[in-house]
Amino acid sequence: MWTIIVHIEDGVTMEIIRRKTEYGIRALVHLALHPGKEVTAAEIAEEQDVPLEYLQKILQKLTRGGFVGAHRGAYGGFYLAKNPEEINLLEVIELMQGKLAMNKCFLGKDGCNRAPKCVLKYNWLQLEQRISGFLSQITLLDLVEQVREGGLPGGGVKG
Amino acid sequence: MWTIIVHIEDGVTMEIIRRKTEYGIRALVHLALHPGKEVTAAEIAEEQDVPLEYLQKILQKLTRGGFVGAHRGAYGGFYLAKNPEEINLLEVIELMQGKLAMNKCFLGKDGCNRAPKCVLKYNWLQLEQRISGFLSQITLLDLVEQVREGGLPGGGVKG
DNA sequence: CTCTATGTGGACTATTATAGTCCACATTGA
DNA sequence: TCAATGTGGACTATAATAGTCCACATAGAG
Repeated sequence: MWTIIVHIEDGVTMEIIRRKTEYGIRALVHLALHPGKEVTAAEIAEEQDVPLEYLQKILQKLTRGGFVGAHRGAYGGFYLAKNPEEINLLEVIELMQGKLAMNKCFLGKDGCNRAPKCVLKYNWLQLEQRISGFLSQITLLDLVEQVREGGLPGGGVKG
Repeated sequence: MWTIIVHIEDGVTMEIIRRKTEYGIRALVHLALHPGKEVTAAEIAEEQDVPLEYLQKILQKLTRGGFVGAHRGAYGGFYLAKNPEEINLLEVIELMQGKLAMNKCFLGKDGCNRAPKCVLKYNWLQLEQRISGFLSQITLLDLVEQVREGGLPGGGVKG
Protein backbone atom coordinates (compact mmCIF):
# COMPACT_ATOMS: atom_id res chain seq x y z
CA MET A 1 0.00 0.00 0.00
CA TRP A 2 1.46 3.31 -1.11
CA THR A 3 0.58 6.86 -0.32
CA ILE A 4 1.35 9.06 -3.27
CA ILE A 5 1.74 12.75 -2.65
CA VAL A 6 1.41 14.91 -5.71
CA HIS A 7 2.59 18.48 -5.47
CA ILE A 8 0.55 20.49 -7.90
CA GLU A 9 2.24 23.63 -9.15
CA ASP A 10 -0.09 26.39 -8.09
CA GLY A 11 -0.46 29.78 -9.68
CA VAL A 12 0.54 31.64 -6.58
CA THR A 13 -0.73 35.13 -6.01
CA MET A 14 0.35 37.70 -3.49
CA GLU A 15 -2.69 39.59 -2.35
CA ILE A 16 -2.47 43.07 -0.96
CA ILE A 17 -5.99 43.01 0.44
CA ARG A 18 -6.38 40.09 2.80
CA ARG A 19 -9.53 38.16 3.39
CA LYS A 20 -10.28 39.82 6.71
CA THR A 21 -10.19 43.21 5.01
CA GLU A 22 -12.42 42.02 2.20
CA TYR A 23 -14.85 40.72 4.80
CA GLY A 24 -14.72 44.03 6.61
CA ILE A 25 -15.46 45.93 3.44
CA ARG A 26 -18.37 43.63 2.61
CA ALA A 27 -19.76 44.30 6.06
CA LEU A 28 -19.42 48.05 5.64
CA VAL A 29 -21.07 47.93 2.23
CA HIS A 30 -23.89 45.88 3.69
CA LEU A 31 -24.43 48.35 6.49
CA ALA A 32 -24.35 51.25 4.06
CA LEU A 33 -27.05 49.54 2.04
CA HIS A 34 -29.28 49.39 5.12
CA PRO A 35 -29.11 52.89 6.57
CA GLY A 36 -31.09 53.61 9.71
CA LYS A 37 -31.37 49.93 10.52
CA GLU A 38 -29.45 47.85 13.01
CA VAL A 39 -28.16 44.73 11.35
CA THR A 40 -27.01 41.69 13.28
CA ALA A 41 -23.67 39.99 12.69
CA ALA A 42 -25.61 36.86 11.79
CA GLU A 43 -27.47 38.65 9.02
CA ILE A 44 -24.30 40.14 7.56
CA ALA A 45 -22.53 36.79 7.76
CA GLU A 46 -25.39 35.15 5.92
CA GLU A 47 -25.79 37.78 3.25
CA GLN A 48 -22.12 38.39 2.65
CA ASP A 49 -20.81 34.82 2.81
CA VAL A 50 -18.56 35.33 5.81
CA PRO A 51 -18.01 32.86 8.68
CA LEU A 52 -20.02 34.31 11.56
CA GLU A 53 -17.48 33.84 14.33
CA TYR A 54 -14.76 35.44 12.27
CA LEU A 55 -17.01 38.27 11.19
CA GLN A 56 -17.72 39.07 14.82
CA LYS A 57 -14.02 39.67 15.38
CA ILE A 58 -13.89 41.88 12.33
CA LEU A 59 -16.93 43.87 13.42
CA GLN A 60 -15.33 44.38 16.80
CA LYS A 61 -12.31 45.88 15.10
CA LEU A 62 -14.47 48.10 12.94
CA THR A 63 -16.32 49.20 16.07
CA ARG A 64 -13.14 50.07 17.95
CA GLY A 65 -11.93 51.84 14.84
CA GLY A 66 -15.01 54.04 14.93
CA PHE A 67 -16.44 53.00 11.58
CA VAL A 68 -19.46 51.20 12.98
CA GLY A 69 -21.54 51.46 16.11
CA ALA A 70 -22.90 48.50 18.00
CA HIS A 71 -26.00 47.99 20.04
CA ARG A 72 -25.97 45.10 22.48
CA GLY A 73 -28.77 42.93 23.74
CA ALA A 74 -31.81 41.46 22.08
CA TYR A 75 -32.80 43.43 18.97
CA GLY A 76 -29.30 44.84 18.93
CA GLY A 77 -26.98 45.02 15.95
CA PHE A 78 -24.50 47.11 14.03
CA TYR A 79 -24.85 50.35 12.10
CA LEU A 80 -22.54 52.72 10.27
CA ALA A 81 -21.06 55.32 12.60
CA LYS A 82 -20.00 57.59 9.76
CA ASN A 83 -21.41 58.62 6.43
CA PRO A 84 -20.25 56.38 3.59
CA GLU A 85 -18.45 59.28 1.96
CA GLU A 86 -16.42 59.77 5.13
CA ILE A 87 -14.95 56.28 5.08
CA ASN A 88 -12.14 55.58 2.66
CA LEU A 89 -10.53 52.32 1.68
CA LEU A 90 -7.08 53.14 2.99
CA GLU A 91 -8.41 53.68 6.51
CA VAL A 92 -10.22 50.38 6.47
CA ILE A 93 -7.30 48.44 5.03
CA GLU A 94 -4.91 49.91 7.58
CA LEU A 95 -7.28 49.25 10.45
CA MET A 96 -7.57 45.62 9.45
CA GLN A 97 -4.05 44.84 8.25
CA GLY A 98 -1.84 47.46 9.78
CA LYS A 99 -0.11 50.28 7.98
CA LEU A 100 0.38 49.53 4.31
CA ALA A 101 3.98 49.91 3.21
CA MET A 102 6.15 48.83 0.34
CA ASN A 103 8.69 47.48 2.79
CA LYS A 104 10.41 48.14 6.07
CA CYS A 105 12.77 50.74 4.67
CA PHE A 106 10.01 53.30 5.11
CA LEU A 107 9.37 52.73 8.75
CA GLY A 108 11.85 55.39 9.61
CA LYS A 109 15.59 55.60 9.44
CA ASP A 110 16.06 52.49 11.56
CA GLY A 111 13.46 50.32 9.89
CA CYS A 112 16.27 48.43 8.22
CA ASN A 113 19.79 48.23 9.52
CA ARG A 114 21.12 49.03 6.08
CA ALA A 115 19.23 52.33 6.05
CA PRO A 116 22.31 54.55 5.95
CA LYS A 117 23.45 52.93 2.73
CA CYS A 118 20.02 52.04 1.35
CA VAL A 119 19.23 54.03 -1.74
CA LEU A 120 16.27 52.11 -3.02
CA LYS A 121 13.91 53.66 -0.55
CA TYR A 122 13.11 56.79 -2.50
CA ASN A 123 11.50 54.72 -5.18
CA TRP A 124 9.60 52.73 -2.62
CA LEU A 125 8.43 55.85 -0.84
CA GLN A 126 7.11 57.41 -4.01
CA LEU A 127 5.16 54.31 -4.97
CA GLU A 128 3.88 53.91 -1.45
CA GLN A 129 2.46 57.41 -1.51
CA ARG A 130 0.76 56.78 -4.82
CA ILE A 131 -0.93 53.63 -3.62
CA SER A 132 -2.04 55.22 -0.38
CA GLY A 133 -3.25 58.28 -2.22
CA PHE A 134 -5.31 56.24 -4.59
CA LEU A 135 -6.83 54.03 -1.91
CA SER A 136 -7.69 57.01 0.24
CA GLN A 137 -9.67 58.50 -2.62
CA ILE A 138 -12.00 55.54 -2.88
CA THR A 139 -14.82 55.94 -0.38
CA LEU A 140 -17.42 53.55 0.85
CA LEU A 141 -19.91 55.69 -1.03
CA ASP A 142 -18.13 54.90 -4.30
CA LEU A 143 -18.38 51.20 -3.61
CA VAL A 144 -22.01 51.39 -2.58
CA GLU A 145 -22.91 53.40 -5.65
CA GLN A 146 -21.41 50.74 -7.84
CA VAL A 147 -23.39 48.12 -6.00
CA ARG A 148 -26.59 50.10 -6.54
CA GLU A 149 -25.78 50.56 -10.22
CA GLY A 150 -25.55 46.83 -10.57
CA GLY A 151 -21.82 46.60 -10.49
CA LEU A 152 -21.21 47.31 -14.16
CA PRO A 153 -17.79 48.60 -15.15
CA GLY A 154 -17.38 52.13 -16.34
CA GLY A 155 -18.58 53.79 -13.18
CA GLY A 156 -14.99 54.63 -12.51
CA VAL A 157 -13.18 55.94 -9.53
CA LYS A 158 -11.54 59.29 -9.74
CA GLY A 159 -7.82 59.55 -9.39
CA MET B 1 7.00 32.22 41.42
CA TRP B 2 5.08 33.92 38.65
CA THR B 3 5.65 34.13 34.97
CA ILE B 4 4.35 37.38 33.63
CA ILE B 5 3.67 37.59 29.93
CA VAL B 6 3.42 41.09 28.59
CA HIS B 7 1.90 41.56 25.17
CA ILE B 8 3.42 44.68 23.72
CA GLU B 9 1.21 46.46 21.22
CA ASP B 10 3.28 46.52 18.07
CA GLY B 11 3.02 49.02 15.27
CA VAL B 12 2.09 46.41 12.73
CA THR B 13 2.85 46.98 9.10
CA MET B 14 1.68 45.08 6.09
CA GLU B 15 4.49 44.98 3.56
CA ILE B 16 3.88 44.53 -0.11
CA ILE B 17 7.50 43.74 -0.90
CA ARG B 18 8.64 40.78 1.16
CA ARG B 19 12.12 40.21 2.43
CA LYS B 20 12.98 37.62 -0.19
CA THR B 21 12.14 40.12 -2.90
CA GLU B 22 14.16 42.84 -1.26
CA TYR B 23 17.09 40.41 -1.06
CA GLY B 24 16.63 39.55 -4.72
CA ILE B 25 16.66 43.19 -5.70
CA ARG B 26 19.77 43.83 -3.64
CA ALA B 27 21.46 40.96 -5.44
CA LEU B 28 20.46 42.30 -8.85
CA VAL B 29 21.68 45.78 -7.97
CA HIS B 30 24.95 44.31 -6.78
CA LEU B 31 25.41 42.37 -10.01
CA ALA B 32 24.57 45.43 -12.07
CA LEU B 33 27.24 47.35 -10.20
CA HIS B 34 29.82 44.74 -11.21
CA PRO B 35 29.25 44.25 -14.92
CA GLY B 36 31.44 41.79 -16.77
CA LYS B 37 32.42 40.11 -13.54
CA GLU B 38 31.19 36.87 -12.04
CA VAL B 39 30.23 37.41 -8.44
CA THR B 40 29.85 34.59 -5.95
CA ALA B 41 26.81 34.16 -3.76
CA ALA B 42 29.10 34.49 -0.76
CA GLU B 43 30.29 37.90 -1.89
CA ILE B 44 26.77 39.17 -2.50
CA ALA B 45 25.63 37.81 0.85
CA GLU B 46 28.47 39.58 2.58
CA GLU B 47 28.09 42.89 0.79
CA GLN B 48 24.31 43.02 0.85
CA ASP B 49 23.64 41.71 4.36
CA VAL B 50 21.72 38.63 3.30
CA PRO B 51 21.97 35.16 4.88
CA LEU B 52 24.04 33.15 2.43
CA GLU B 53 21.96 29.97 2.41
CA TYR B 54 18.78 31.91 1.81
CA LEU B 55 20.38 34.04 -0.85
CA GLN B 56 21.39 30.92 -2.73
CA LYS B 57 17.73 29.94 -3.01
CA ILE B 58 16.88 33.41 -4.20
CA LEU B 59 19.65 33.39 -6.79
CA GLN B 60 18.40 30.05 -8.04
CA LYS B 61 14.99 31.57 -8.60
CA LEU B 62 16.48 34.56 -10.37
CA THR B 63 18.48 32.18 -12.52
CA ARG B 64 15.45 30.10 -13.49
CA GLY B 65 13.60 33.33 -14.13
CA GLY B 66 16.26 34.33 -16.64
CA PHE B 67 17.43 37.46 -14.87
CA VAL B 68 20.85 36.16 -13.96
CA GLY B 69 23.21 33.59 -15.36
CA ALA B 70 25.27 31.24 -13.25
CA HIS B 71 28.60 29.66 -13.75
CA ARG B 72 29.39 26.60 -11.68
CA GLY B 73 32.65 25.27 -10.36
CA ALA B 74 35.67 26.96 -8.89
CA TYR B 75 35.92 30.60 -9.97
CA GLY B 76 32.25 30.44 -10.87
CA GLY B 77 29.58 32.90 -9.87
CA PHE B 78 26.58 34.90 -11.02
CA TYR B 79 26.17 37.63 -13.59
CA LEU B 80 23.28 39.63 -15.02
CA ALA B 81 21.70 37.85 -17.94
CA LYS B 82 19.92 40.99 -19.17
CA ASN B 83 20.74 44.65 -19.36
CA PRO B 84 19.64 46.58 -16.28
CA GLU B 85 17.19 48.62 -18.36
CA GLU B 86 15.51 45.40 -19.47
CA ILE B 87 14.67 44.29 -15.95
CA ASN B 88 11.74 45.95 -14.23
CA LEU B 89 10.57 45.75 -10.66
CA LEU B 90 7.22 44.16 -11.40
CA GLU B 91 8.85 41.16 -13.06
CA VAL B 92 11.17 40.64 -10.14
CA ILE B 93 8.45 41.02 -7.54
CA GLU B 94 6.17 38.59 -9.35
CA LEU B 95 8.95 36.07 -9.84
CA MET B 96 9.71 36.13 -6.13
CA GLN B 97 6.25 36.49 -4.62
CA GLY B 98 3.85 35.37 -7.27
CA LYS B 99 1.47 37.54 -9.22
CA LEU B 100 0.67 40.77 -7.42
CA ALA B 101 -3.03 41.32 -7.02
CA MET B 102 -5.35 43.41 -4.91
CA ASN B 103 -7.31 40.30 -4.03
CA LYS B 104 -8.72 37.08 -5.37
CA CYS B 105 -11.59 38.73 -7.14
CA PHE B 106 -9.26 39.47 -10.03
CA LEU B 107 -8.10 35.96 -10.60
CA GLY B 108 -10.85 35.44 -13.08
CA LYS B 109 -14.56 34.97 -12.79
CA ASP B 110 -14.23 32.08 -10.37
CA GLY B 111 -11.58 33.57 -8.15
CA CYS B 112 -14.23 34.18 -5.54
CA ASN B 113 -17.48 32.31 -5.31
CA ARG B 114 -19.34 35.58 -4.94
CA ALA B 115 -18.01 36.78 -8.29
CA PRO B 116 -21.38 36.94 -10.02
CA LYS B 117 -22.68 39.38 -7.44
CA CYS B 118 -19.36 41.03 -6.60
CA VAL B 119 -19.25 44.60 -7.75
CA LEU B 120 -16.23 45.81 -5.90
CA LYS B 121 -13.82 44.25 -8.32
CA TYR B 122 -13.79 47.06 -10.83
CA ASN B 123 -12.22 49.31 -8.26
CA TRP B 124 -9.71 46.68 -7.37
CA LEU B 125 -8.85 46.03 -10.99
CA GLN B 126 -8.23 49.66 -11.71
CA LEU B 127 -5.92 50.07 -8.73
CA GLU B 128 -4.17 46.84 -9.52
CA GLN B 129 -3.35 48.05 -12.99
CA ARG B 130 -1.99 51.31 -11.64
CA ILE B 131 0.32 49.60 -9.20
CA SER B 132 1.54 47.11 -11.78
CA GLY B 133 1.99 49.87 -14.30
CA PHE B 134 4.07 51.92 -11.94
CA LEU B 135 6.23 49.02 -10.80
CA SER B 136 6.85 47.91 -14.35
CA GLN B 137 8.21 51.35 -15.21
CA ILE B 138 10.94 51.18 -12.60
CA THR B 139 13.93 49.35 -14.05
CA LEU B 140 17.02 47.97 -12.44
CA LEU B 141 18.87 50.74 -14.25
CA ASP B 142 16.86 53.35 -12.36
CA LEU B 143 17.81 51.75 -9.07
CA VAL B 144 21.45 51.41 -10.00
CA GLU B 145 21.63 55.01 -11.15
CA GLN B 146 20.31 56.15 -7.80
CA VAL B 147 22.92 54.02 -6.09
CA ARG B 148 25.63 55.59 -8.23
CA GLU B 149 24.33 59.07 -7.52
CA GLY B 150 24.68 58.38 -3.84
CA GLY B 151 21.06 57.66 -3.18
CA LEU B 152 19.91 61.22 -2.72
CA PRO B 153 16.24 61.97 -3.22
CA GLY B 154 15.10 63.98 -6.19
CA GLY B 155 16.36 61.61 -8.84
CA GLY B 156 12.79 60.67 -9.39
CA VAL B 157 11.14 57.86 -11.25
CA LYS B 158 8.96 58.66 -14.19
CA GLY B 159 5.29 57.75 -14.05
C1' DC C 1 -37.43 40.58 37.20
C1' DT C 2 -36.14 37.21 34.27
C1' DC C 3 -35.42 35.23 29.83
C1' DT C 4 -33.34 35.45 25.51
C1' DA C 5 -31.01 37.52 21.71
C1' DT C 6 -27.51 39.94 20.99
C1' DG C 7 -22.43 42.04 21.14
C1' DT C 8 -17.59 41.66 23.80
C1' DG C 9 -13.24 39.88 24.96
C1' DG C 10 -9.91 36.56 25.45
C1' DA C 11 -7.96 32.27 24.65
C1' DC C 12 -7.50 28.79 21.66
C1' DT C 13 -6.51 25.89 17.16
C1' DA C 14 -5.48 25.25 12.25
C1' DT C 15 -3.50 26.48 8.06
C1' DT C 16 -0.44 28.83 5.17
C1' DA C 17 3.38 31.87 4.04
C1' DT C 18 7.73 33.37 5.00
C1' DA C 19 12.31 32.93 6.47
C1' DG C 20 16.04 30.29 7.08
C1' DT C 21 19.07 25.89 7.29
C1' DC C 22 21.29 21.60 5.88
C1' DC C 23 23.34 18.33 3.06
C1' DA C 24 24.44 15.37 -0.83
C1' DC C 25 25.60 16.14 -5.38
C1' DA C 26 26.97 18.24 -10.01
C1' DT C 27 30.33 21.06 -12.31
C1' DT C 28 34.51 23.15 -13.64
C1' DG C 29 39.01 25.46 -13.53
C1' DA C 30 43.57 25.17 -11.69
C1' DT D 1 42.09 15.13 -8.92
C1' DC D 2 41.05 18.61 -5.65
C1' DA D 3 38.74 22.53 -4.08
C1' DA D 4 35.51 26.11 -4.90
C1' DT D 5 31.54 26.86 -6.58
C1' DG D 6 26.28 26.47 -7.93
C1' DT D 7 21.91 23.03 -7.72
C1' DG D 8 18.10 20.75 -5.79
C1' DG D 9 15.48 18.85 -2.36
C1' DA D 10 14.24 18.18 2.22
C1' DC D 11 13.96 20.07 6.41
C1' DT D 12 12.90 23.39 10.56
C1' DA D 13 11.34 27.70 12.66
C1' DT D 14 8.65 31.70 12.99
C1' DA D 15 4.97 34.56 11.95
C1' DA D 16 0.69 35.84 9.82
C1' DT D 17 -3.75 34.66 8.63
C1' DA D 18 -8.00 32.40 9.18
C1' DG D 19 -11.11 30.51 11.99
C1' DT D 20 -13.34 28.65 16.49
C1' DC D 21 -14.97 28.49 21.25
C1' DC D 22 -16.78 29.96 25.42
C1' DA D 23 -17.84 32.70 29.45
C1' DC D 24 -19.73 37.03 30.14
C1' DA D 25 -22.03 41.77 29.64
C1' DT D 26 -26.18 44.05 28.20
C1' DA D 27 -30.69 45.42 26.99
C1' DG D 28 -35.42 44.81 25.26
C1' DA D 29 -39.78 42.09 25.72
C1' DG D 30 -42.83 39.73 28.41
